[in-house]
Amino acid sequence: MAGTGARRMRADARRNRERLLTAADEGFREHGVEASLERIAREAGVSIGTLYAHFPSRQALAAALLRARHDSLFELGDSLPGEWSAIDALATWMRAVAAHAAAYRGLATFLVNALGDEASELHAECARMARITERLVDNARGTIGAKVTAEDVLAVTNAAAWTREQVSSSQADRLLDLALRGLRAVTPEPPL
Amino acid sequence: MAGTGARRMRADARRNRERLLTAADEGFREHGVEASLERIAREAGVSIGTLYAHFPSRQALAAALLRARHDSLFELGDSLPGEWSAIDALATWMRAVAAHAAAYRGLATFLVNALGDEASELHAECARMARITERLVDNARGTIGAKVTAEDVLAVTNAAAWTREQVSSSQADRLLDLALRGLRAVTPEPPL
DNA sequence: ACCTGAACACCGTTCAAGT
DNA sequence: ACCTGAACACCGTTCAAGT
Repeated sequence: MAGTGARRMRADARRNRERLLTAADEGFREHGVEASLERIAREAGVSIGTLYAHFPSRQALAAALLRARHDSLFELGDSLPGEWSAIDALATWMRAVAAHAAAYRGLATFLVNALGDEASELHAECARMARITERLVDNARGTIGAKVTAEDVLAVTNAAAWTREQVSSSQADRLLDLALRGLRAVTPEPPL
Repeated sequence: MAGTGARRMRADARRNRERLLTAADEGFREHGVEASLERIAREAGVSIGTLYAHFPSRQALAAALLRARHDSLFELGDSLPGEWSAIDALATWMRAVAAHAAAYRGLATFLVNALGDEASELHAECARMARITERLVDNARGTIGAKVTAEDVLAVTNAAAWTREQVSSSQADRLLDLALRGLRAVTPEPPL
């Protein structure tokens, strides 16, 4: 695996990498995921060439920045099927993903693009999110409408993340609650 | 009103304005609402200074480009309360807005920002969309959940527009259908 | 009344040259 | 093994000077 950590690096390289990540987190938080890379390098006290040496693309930088967050998200997603009811597990997952994908402004769009781009350093993470969603949706079959797909659930979740970025987290929560009510199965089954 | 049309303009100015709008529509369609303005001017065969003379900001350019679309959208919105049931009127409105706000990539985000920015040349249009939404939501009171606000409906609609841009129009339609099911009142009223 | 294009302050990205 | 910074090709925006 590439860039899994700071092992076997020269001490100065290791320090530069750390500084870049700190500056990038600040930059992304302040200006969104499209923040200027030159400014991030400047803020880290490092040349722009060094930034590119460590992170060959904006996706790679974002992936490194999100690694810890992704790890705990996946841990949650894998643990959910055991706990609560299937519908509560799904709801918890959707809320967690929506909160995660709004960590930086523009991140929801960034992640959706990564899911559709196999070359992106974030593609594997996005695919994993999709797989976990599929499992939780399958588990909730019968409780949720028969015509609801995992893609529907992922789309709603990403849309909620976008709402969180653009409007507010409380509005995003309301959107998710609304969607969850729509997800539940009713009889007779209405057309979707 | 500023920039209401092509009246009382010198013939060359009028022609340049038209060329700029054509090039901008192409540029926005191809590269989204953040397309390069210099490229648009170049494509229109006009200097970048001329673009700024006609359209002092990207918002102004977008507003001019969307004027016809907005006019017919508002016409629809004002005519809806007379026709169909209140809930169908609301659903029709939501679908129309979601389709409109996805005319160019990035437009949903652009419009949400304009709603929150009184200085934007698109602010009045966005506020008008919000007012029409409020009226239709009020009309549908009793059919939709008592705790559902016009802001909820607008948020869902914008989120669907974003989904349309980012994923597909069919996925956006499914999101809207899901949300509409969630909007409908049920007894006993569940907490939102 | 309108247009031009240089000017300024920024970008992303690459790559030879250094240590 | 890693870093630097110049180089290139772009941007958005303004404004003096032209017609």
